[in-house]
Amino acid sequence: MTVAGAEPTQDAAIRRNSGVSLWRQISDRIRRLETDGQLDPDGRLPPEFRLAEQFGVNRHTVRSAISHLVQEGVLRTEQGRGTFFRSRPRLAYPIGRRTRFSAGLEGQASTLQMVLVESATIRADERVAVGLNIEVAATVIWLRTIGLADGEPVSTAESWFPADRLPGIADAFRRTGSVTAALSLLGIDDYTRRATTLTATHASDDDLARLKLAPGAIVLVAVGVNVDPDGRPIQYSETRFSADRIELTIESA
Amino acid sequence: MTVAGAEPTQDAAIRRNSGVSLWRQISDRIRRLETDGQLDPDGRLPPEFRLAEQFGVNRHTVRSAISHLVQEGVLRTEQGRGTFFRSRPRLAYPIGRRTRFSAGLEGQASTLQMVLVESATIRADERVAVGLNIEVAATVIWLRTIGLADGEPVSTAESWFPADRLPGIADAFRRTGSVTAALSLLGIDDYTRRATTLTATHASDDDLARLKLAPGAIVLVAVGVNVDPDGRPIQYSETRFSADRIELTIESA
DNA sequence: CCCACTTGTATAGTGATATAGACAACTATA
DNA sequence: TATAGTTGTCTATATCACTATACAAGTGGG
Repeated sequence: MTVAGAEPTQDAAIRRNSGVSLWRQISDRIRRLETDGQLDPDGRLPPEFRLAEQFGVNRHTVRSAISHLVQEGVLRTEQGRGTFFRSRPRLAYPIGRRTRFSAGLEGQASTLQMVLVESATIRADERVAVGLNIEVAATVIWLRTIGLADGEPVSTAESWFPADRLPGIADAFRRTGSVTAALSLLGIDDYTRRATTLTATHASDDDLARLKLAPGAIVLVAVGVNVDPDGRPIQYSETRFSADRIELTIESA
Repeated sequence: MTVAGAEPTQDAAIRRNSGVSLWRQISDRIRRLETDGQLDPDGRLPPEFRLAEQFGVNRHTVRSAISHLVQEGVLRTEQGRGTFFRSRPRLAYPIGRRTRFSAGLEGQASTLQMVLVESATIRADERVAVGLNIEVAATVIWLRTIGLADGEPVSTAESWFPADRLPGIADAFRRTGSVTAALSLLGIDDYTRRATTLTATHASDDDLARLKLAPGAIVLVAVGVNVDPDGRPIQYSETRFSADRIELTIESA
């Protein structure tokens, strides 16, 4: 018999036929174990049969929950040894006057890569026009890129470049895989970041797909303008980082 | 192509194979319509076929979501007319010096009822001992009751009575269906509420079952002590109200 | 090497979830 | 009294979610 009072938010039990599948409920509970710190120092999960009896379900149901978390990159299994949390220390992405993807993350991952997913020539909406200091509806080149560290997506960005000044930016990027190199090809050897605004939000469906995130994940959104040495805007961009994998560091120099 | 910026928290689309069944996602969305105020003044839902195409699912799936909400008492369907939100104005439960279930709700529901679910003779823990001003581990009589208005559960309470003074309280309650009447049987013709503390919390699993609530519902928790005319505590109680169905009014007289 | 412990795979059965189409039953209104 | 618009019921099919049982395969330690 329970005679407890206003009890502390006790973990709700697994609920059957609630419209939420058991594997999903268990998966959510396991994911929370990591942050709750009720874990061995080696990040090892209890064996499947034990989790199964703990949650009162079949071992296969636990396996289903685990395999989804493996898919998401939260867990890693080793046959014969156990299941472990992937300890993925966040990459530190410096934001400052010289914000560059590869240079910023250098040394923190063995391979860094920027891929162009999509590009188009479009007309500037007001936001972009203000950022680039051009007329609304002026022609701009739009790129969508994804940044990969060790082959895993960590950021996705949209960039807008003034078309009159940098008509070949998409091709140059495609050839070089880098904004810095592409701009260099087009005669701009240096550029600096003028302003950056940071926000955080829940991942959109697009984010989930592009960054391979789990529903409910958080993304950091950095909106900024790069300018050439003369101070003329050459790139307006919105970059969305997986908050699980990246932390932003502000260089206040 | 989307060129929108940091978009306002857009309603996530219905997600398939997410571990959350479609009917559950739709059911949650419909439930939110009421509070979001995007509803006809008559509280009528769009027809099923329209909801189905809106959510991109089969009509039967919408029907499943709706039937769950009907089960919960959120919706009401009328064949040939439509589906409507049940407007259930909250009952006003007065809390003050003379807090009594039936008298307090009189006139707000056609039938009022208090049923004893469970009782036991146990030892007072510290909380109860302090409330009743007795020794820790002294014998007390514990009752769990449920309050029904129009046959629907609106509150569930645990009460503790000092066993030495009121040994027959459980039987008396069982016979009369009222604390007031039970106490009267045992020679206590009047009592008053000395103190009440109010909190709110998410419904526990017990609450969900006993009050027939939907997961995530809120309960109001009132903890109080009743004393006899001489000021001696005779009842310590914790009452949990469904916040959907009850509002508490404080009499400050 | 053997043994205990772990994850991985296979097979089979049951109930919940979702789709599809057709038609019945009821309501309001022209 | 038709008719359009609505909810209710029925049948059929497919897939997902969960259980049950058994055994294979890898790991680590006595």
